Amino acid sequence: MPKSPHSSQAFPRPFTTVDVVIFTVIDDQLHVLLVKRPTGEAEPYPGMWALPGGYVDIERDKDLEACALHKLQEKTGVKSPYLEQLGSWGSASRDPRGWTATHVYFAILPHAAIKPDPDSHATEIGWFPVKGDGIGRKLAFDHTAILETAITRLRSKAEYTSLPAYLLTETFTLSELQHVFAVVLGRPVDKSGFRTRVLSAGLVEEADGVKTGASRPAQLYRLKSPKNLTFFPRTFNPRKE
Amino acid sequence: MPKSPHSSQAFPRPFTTVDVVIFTVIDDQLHVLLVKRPTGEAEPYPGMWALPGGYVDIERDKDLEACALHKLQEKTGVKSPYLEQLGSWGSASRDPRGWTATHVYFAILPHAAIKPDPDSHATEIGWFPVKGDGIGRKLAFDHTAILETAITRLRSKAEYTSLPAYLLTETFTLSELQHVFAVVLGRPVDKSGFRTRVLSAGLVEEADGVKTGASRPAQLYRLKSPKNLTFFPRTFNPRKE
DNA sequence: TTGACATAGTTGCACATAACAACTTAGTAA
DNA sequence: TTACTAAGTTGTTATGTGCAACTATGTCAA
Repeated sequence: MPKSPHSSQAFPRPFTTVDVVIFTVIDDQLHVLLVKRPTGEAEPYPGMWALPGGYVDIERDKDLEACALHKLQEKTGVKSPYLEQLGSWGSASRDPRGWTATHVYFAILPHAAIKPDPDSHATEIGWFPVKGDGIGRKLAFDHTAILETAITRLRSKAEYTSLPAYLLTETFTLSELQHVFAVVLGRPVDKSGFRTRVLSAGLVEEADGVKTGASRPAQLYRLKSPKNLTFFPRTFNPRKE
Repeated sequence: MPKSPHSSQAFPRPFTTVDVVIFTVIDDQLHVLLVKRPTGEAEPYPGMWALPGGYVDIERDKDLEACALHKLQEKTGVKSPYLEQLGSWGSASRDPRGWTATHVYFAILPHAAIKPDPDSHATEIGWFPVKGDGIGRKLAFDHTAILETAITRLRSKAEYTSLPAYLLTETFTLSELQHVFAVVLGRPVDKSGFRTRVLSAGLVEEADGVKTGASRPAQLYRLKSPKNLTFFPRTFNPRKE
């Protein structure tokens, strides 16, 4: 916290920004949203893809999370996704314009919910499939490393929390839930074990109705506590490598 | 990241600070280091206890972690402790002097290693025992909440990583290791289970020598990879509550 | 109407590991 | 030499997961 004898205004401050890593599942694959950097003269990393974000507006944003939510809504139209702080990155070298610190959030949401704000199509946006620990492309600033951290965090939390459930709409079948876990984890998940763990962890409760298709109808479920993550007591790992 | 048409200097920036939550074990109890706020006229929260920290100095600090290390060394004299980013807190209201964002780190270190820098005794410092999820005292700024988050994170990581090992000096006995785990977790830890887990996780390796006392001498061990946390495959929980 | 198909959902066994408790070992000190 | 203390080991039990085979219940085409 601020030291005493300084007049707070006295010395130069870093720039403060917020970036958001936005994940969704499209066509059975994890995707992340990126925006194209402008190509102006004084712009750093012109034309490169970057995480959506920008300066904190101390007039508009009452706190960091509000700022992240604003940026998220701008790009996706979604107002209340799962949003969690990922960390912060700050250094003299990460932006050629000077010392900056960025506060990074990550959000995950169902693809069906996305409707980008038509007013804010100034910048080009794109969804990129996640392969391995990145997207196989160098991003602007230190965003390659930030994205890698986000992917690691997402995968890691999928091992022991209900996180991937936020990739689905309000009601879903257990098979759909199992499927998004498998997509995020990047490996198959055993049906029987998954069901018993999910049910005994109290992660979901039955919803009215079933989902019909070309086979046996499936019971619909919803998250029991949609506001918070639910934790599993143990992880599910394949027995042999 | 910075948006395009703005000249970066154009609009007002938040203050940027770094705070550090420093944990150690003294007398079989977890303690946290706090500093007393100055009592000047224009000072916020005069005389209250707060986490050590201060403004980022963009001349001196090449990045956020360097800034945190500097503040840590100032208060404890320790140069390379276990240091991890906890998160960031930023809002218009957390400091009466204006919009600030703080990047918070947490460090844990052996009590024996602490020798506060004699040059920087300007501010009064104190070690406070952690009881439950705090220290039973209201802190300056939003530091009460930040400390609570740090304690939760520390406890949580003690369930499945080698984190508490950094409370000990380089070599230690398995009983000492078990003891710091029990102190951090706030509950007894089974001896036999602890030993097999620690050894099979490859957390430690034998060091030369034994620790003698009034009973059977104990083998000394050291961390196998002191630079990184080691993860346990599972948690250790008591069977019945 | 019926039988093939597909996916939902269940059951049962094998195996690994953790919790618990009782035990043995190896030193000190009176 | 014996009591004491803490280190370190062993064995038993309970639990839960991985795996695989099985049953249930719908659609759809012949």
